[in-house]
Amino acid sequence: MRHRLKDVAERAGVSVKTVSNVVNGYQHVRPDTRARVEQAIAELNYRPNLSARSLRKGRTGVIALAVPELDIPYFAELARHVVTAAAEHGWTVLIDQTGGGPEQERKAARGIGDHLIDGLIFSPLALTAADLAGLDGLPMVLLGERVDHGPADHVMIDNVSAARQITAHLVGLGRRRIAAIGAQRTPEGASARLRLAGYAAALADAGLGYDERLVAPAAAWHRADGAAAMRALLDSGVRPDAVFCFNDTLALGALRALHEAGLRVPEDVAVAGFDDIEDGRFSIPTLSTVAPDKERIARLAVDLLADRLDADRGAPPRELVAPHRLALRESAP
Amino acid sequence: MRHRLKDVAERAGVSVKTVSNVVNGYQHVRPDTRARVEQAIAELNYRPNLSARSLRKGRTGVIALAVPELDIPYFAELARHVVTAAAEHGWTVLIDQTGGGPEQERKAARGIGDHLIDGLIFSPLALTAADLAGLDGLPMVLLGERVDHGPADHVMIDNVSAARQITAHLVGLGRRRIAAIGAQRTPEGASARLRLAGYAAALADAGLGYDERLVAPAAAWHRADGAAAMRALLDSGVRPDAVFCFNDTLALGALRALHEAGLRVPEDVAVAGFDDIEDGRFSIPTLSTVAPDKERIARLAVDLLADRLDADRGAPPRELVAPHRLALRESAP
DNA sequence: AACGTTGATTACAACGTTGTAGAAACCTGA
DNA sequence: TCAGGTTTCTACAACGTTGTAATCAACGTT
Repeated sequence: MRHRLKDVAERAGVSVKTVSNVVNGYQHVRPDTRARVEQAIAELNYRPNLSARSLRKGRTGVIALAVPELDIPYFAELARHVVTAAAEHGWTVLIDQTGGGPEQERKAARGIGDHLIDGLIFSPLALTAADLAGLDGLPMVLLGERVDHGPADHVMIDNVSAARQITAHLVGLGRRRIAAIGAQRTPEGASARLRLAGYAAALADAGLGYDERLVAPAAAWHRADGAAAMRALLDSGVRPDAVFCFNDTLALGALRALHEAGLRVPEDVAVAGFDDIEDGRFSIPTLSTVAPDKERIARLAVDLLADRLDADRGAPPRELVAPHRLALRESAP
Repeated sequence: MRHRLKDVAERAGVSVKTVSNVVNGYQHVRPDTRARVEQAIAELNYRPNLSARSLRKGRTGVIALAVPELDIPYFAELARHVVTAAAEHGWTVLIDQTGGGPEQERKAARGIGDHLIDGLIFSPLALTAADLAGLDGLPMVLLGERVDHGPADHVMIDNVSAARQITAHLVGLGRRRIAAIGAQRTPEGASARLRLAGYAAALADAGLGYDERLVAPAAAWHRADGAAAMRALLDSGVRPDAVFCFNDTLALGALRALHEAGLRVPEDVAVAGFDDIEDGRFSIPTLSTVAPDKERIARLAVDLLADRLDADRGAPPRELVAPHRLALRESAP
């Protein structure tokens, strides 16, 4: 049996509002009244109805984090940091796995948002700026690169410069035939485009030509896609001496394919990834990668959202860039 | 600006209830009226307020999945299956990462539950049956082993027999000094206890003695813990020729530690895990493991919850066992 | 003794939605 | 034309909570 304020009030012999005042920590309640009410609350195991409270107050104390896929470890790790940062604001975080499809993402940005949650931290894959422009209501912070100069606050890292740096590192190891894995032509592939641009820029910096045949596409960025792309590269006869994979799961797949082909990493082929997921610190060999500051990303996003909620609803959207660094390990030391 | 039924009603020149009827697909609405209302809805970009609807109807169409940690890939993979299975019931799933602490888990089972969601699929780590007994309100399905014969529906796998089978497989490979990694003495370690029991049973079946020194504890079940435990085993001078790790991330850590110690897998030491996460299909070497049928687990849990919600609230709790199989790969072929 | 001040409590309305019950409009067939 | 039935629509109340404003008691001050 669920109890209501009314039940507690009757049991304590006070008005409904007094119980509400006790529940909400209102100052002017006599100690003995407070005690009576608190006892009644305990006896009935009363807990407030969040729907009703939300209807009345317009706030639930719950925010959502919407990500495409939780089994891409980057998002899982990011989720942990968001949960931690949000806890400092007294928020509960619910995570919405969208799957990355446009329809589901639209639903995430709307459906869930309809007053069940106060705000949304959203990492979209398929949604365009136009899609998002239609969603006035819900305070939102965007993560990632998809929607540049969209209508909402935005936290990102400098993908181009990060990709350029890690590619330059491969060049610095003396590699000359550097492949890239993870290119995407679809509009969803904003990160892919930026990372490819950084890769190309680094090659140009080094006076190395851009060879179309060294660039392997990958529809999704899972391990299997990385392994398949690596195999395709090897089969095609181009002989890379290094590979820059656009995320770490691709790179782990590539490591596996190289292993199966009997090639040594890093002696024959150096491998670098992007994301710095935990797997890469234990893989064989361990993985060199770009390490975005996930904790900072999460904190910036949560703080932006807090700002939006507390104060300046109408303020112009802000774009913040979180730092990154290179984490150099065995696969490209 | 957020609009309400009232705004739509005024614009379409009908009553509030008629708009509500259109929104809810009520049959007896004249086509032209319906069209007028739908146009008004579109023009105002109206979307219903879920809090209000929930307050009125007692249902939100949202369920939650509460898990200890998303960056343990097992839970991330499970989450994907739960999201898929729930979609067939028209439910949205929000994921609550509890962190595994008793206070946070209690909050997950209550706080979120307070009418924002219709039901909960809960994988507790720290909560006892007594804790859960106090939570009458929310329909709940439990996953995992922690609370046996608790007050709620329960989906699990047969941990003892699974551990026994995979250990027996190691025995079948001719291994005689089989270590175990992941033992826990705390009350939270229910899975650990069951898997250890299965391990011991398999040793007994084979006439092998149970050697305390071959059993390594691990506080958490992350890669780092597995690597540390493996190093401790090697340092202690016991020379295992096989290791059964109580989950796959432990096993991946162990693989790494063995690699660093210059030992070959499986030639010198065979390694087996538990969970069948995607990493294990791409690690070097690939990982032999127990593969619980995650899809089935998710589906059973969702269906149990659906039953609970639709019909027999008061029915006695049910316990269902999902199947598992062995996935044999390079690390213990 | 009358007064204002402060503290403690309460009645009422409202948040946006939908179920109930009933009114209004529309048909059908005599 | 009208009775009788069916379809379409609406008024009202209620879900559980909290903000507002009002009431009441207790107090110290003139």
